[in-house]
Amino acid sequence: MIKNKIIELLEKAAAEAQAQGLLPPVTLPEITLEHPPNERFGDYASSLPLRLERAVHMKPLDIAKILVRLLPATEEIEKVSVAPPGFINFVLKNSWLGCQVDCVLAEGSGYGNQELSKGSSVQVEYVSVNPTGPLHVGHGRGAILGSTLSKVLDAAGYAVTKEYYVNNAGTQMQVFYHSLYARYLQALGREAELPANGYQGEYVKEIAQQIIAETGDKFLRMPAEQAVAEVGNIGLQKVVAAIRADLDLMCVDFDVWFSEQSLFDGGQYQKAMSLLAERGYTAVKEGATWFASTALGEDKDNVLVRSNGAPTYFASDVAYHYNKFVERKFDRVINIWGADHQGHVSRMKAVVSALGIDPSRLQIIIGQMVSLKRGDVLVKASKRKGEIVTLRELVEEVGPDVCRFFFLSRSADAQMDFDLALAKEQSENNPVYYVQYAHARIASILRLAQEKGIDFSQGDTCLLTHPAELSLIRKILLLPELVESIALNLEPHHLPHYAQDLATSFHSFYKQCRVVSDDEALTPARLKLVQATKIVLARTLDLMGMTAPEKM
RNA sequence: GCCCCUGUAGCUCAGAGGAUAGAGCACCAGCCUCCGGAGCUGGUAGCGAGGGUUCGAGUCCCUCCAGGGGUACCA
Repeated sequence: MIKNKIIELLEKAAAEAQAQGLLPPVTLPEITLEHPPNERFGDYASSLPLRLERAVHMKPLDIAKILVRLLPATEEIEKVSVAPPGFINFVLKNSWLGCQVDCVLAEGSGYGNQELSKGSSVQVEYVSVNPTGPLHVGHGRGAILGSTLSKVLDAAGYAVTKEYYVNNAGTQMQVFYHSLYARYLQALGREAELPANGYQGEYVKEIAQQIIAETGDKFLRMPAEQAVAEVGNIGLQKVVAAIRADLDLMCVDFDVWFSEQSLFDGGQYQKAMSLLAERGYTAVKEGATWFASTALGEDKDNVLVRSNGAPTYFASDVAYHYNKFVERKFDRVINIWGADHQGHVSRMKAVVSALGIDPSRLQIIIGQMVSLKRGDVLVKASKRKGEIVTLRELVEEVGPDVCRFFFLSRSADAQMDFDLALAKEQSENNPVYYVQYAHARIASILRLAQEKGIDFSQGDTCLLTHPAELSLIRKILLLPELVESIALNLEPHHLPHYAQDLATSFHSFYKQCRVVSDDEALTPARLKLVQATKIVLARTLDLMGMTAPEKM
């Protein structure tokens, strides 16, 4: 990336200035580049002189002048200038910008890829909703976040494993199994009551009906305990399959569906607990086993194994993270959780530390609440009360592209209102269509060129000097930087904003610059730019998990 | 009470400690002899309040106000 090259040039200039005694030998800060707020300042700006001011006791403008003098001329940079109060501004050469179009065409659909990781592995765990019922709208947010982040990390060069943790072993599952069995009995005309806090949703009745349709009433003729387990197991399979199908609708997929139960069956739960105990982080109080997290600065200890001998879900999570870091040796683990798990963050990090793992290898993203509205009416989603606005319902109403774009547009930290009525109403007049329209328009231009038999492979991109052309190229050059920044900061919400910017630049270029014209030199050059834009737009949409339509 | 997140334009949201705070929607005024008008060009309007750190704060720290979430031997 040109950005990194400029940073290197600055680093060398600063080192050289120190070697020549023009700057005192202080430790240099990390050099960063910004995009200036106004294009008249150029393409990149460094505030290094301002940052050095205090350490070297010199005027920023003087520091800037010294550094600029030591910067060599390069093929990319047109001009380097000093601006008050102490910025160094870089302007890129038009000819270099033009030939970047050829670079994009050469890279094709791989454009934007980075090699940040040196082969390190990262696991992204997301959704991981208890398989006790269908996904609701709020789950969609985590799903889209995880799915998109995985794509970007992959593009940034990490070996990514996308994972869904199937909580199939806990208390909630038992409640679900008993709820399902009760519905099964009721459907067969038997007296039965839902357990306290049972799952009341209609879907439980539907699953019971399906089981009856498929296997008849055979579970009536076995002991209740066995019947609950067997009916429950069938229900579990069905719910997981339904969750999978719902996620599929939104193009959210996984490499691994990890079973919580396997942690117990495979002995990893025991290993993790033993390790914690060996390291002195467990304590027995009041008949229960606790994680002594106060020793690690937590507010309080947490129960691992209840006094009745049953492990808490927290204990499962300890084993799961032991599995992630120790057994599978992921270099980095990213968990995407809902706001209701916020309290779980610090103790999970404490556990990782207690297991002897650097807690910075565990990153947890909390997706804040999604409130549902229909018009002005707030919909309170509660799976157990059966009031669900399902994710499927939403996707079928507005489509996966609108859904993904909408969820992605807000940062994970911000709560969001999802107005179902508005989402549908806006689906014909919203940024999603604006961006996709740009792609379809490009496809249309390229079809026209093809119909006319124009071969633009030899187009001379040096001819691209119109401000609208250069502005579009500058936008195109931002994608690699975006991939890098999202991979480092885990903030994929910049993607939709970038997509809109890029589309705007393209539409503006299209208005100002006739592409297919009588000009036999300019036409192929512009067709190259159009083709490059198509590649970048399609890649951006692809990273967001959206379609890039040839026609609309 | 304690912990986490959030307060930016009428609305929905962006905003690498940097230069004159940006988009979309809405509203107003323009633009179709021409590659897709689902488009383009312009206009209106804003950092919850108060301190502090800094050469420089929407961004960091403190206090307050407002909204949401968490604070179980639930997950």
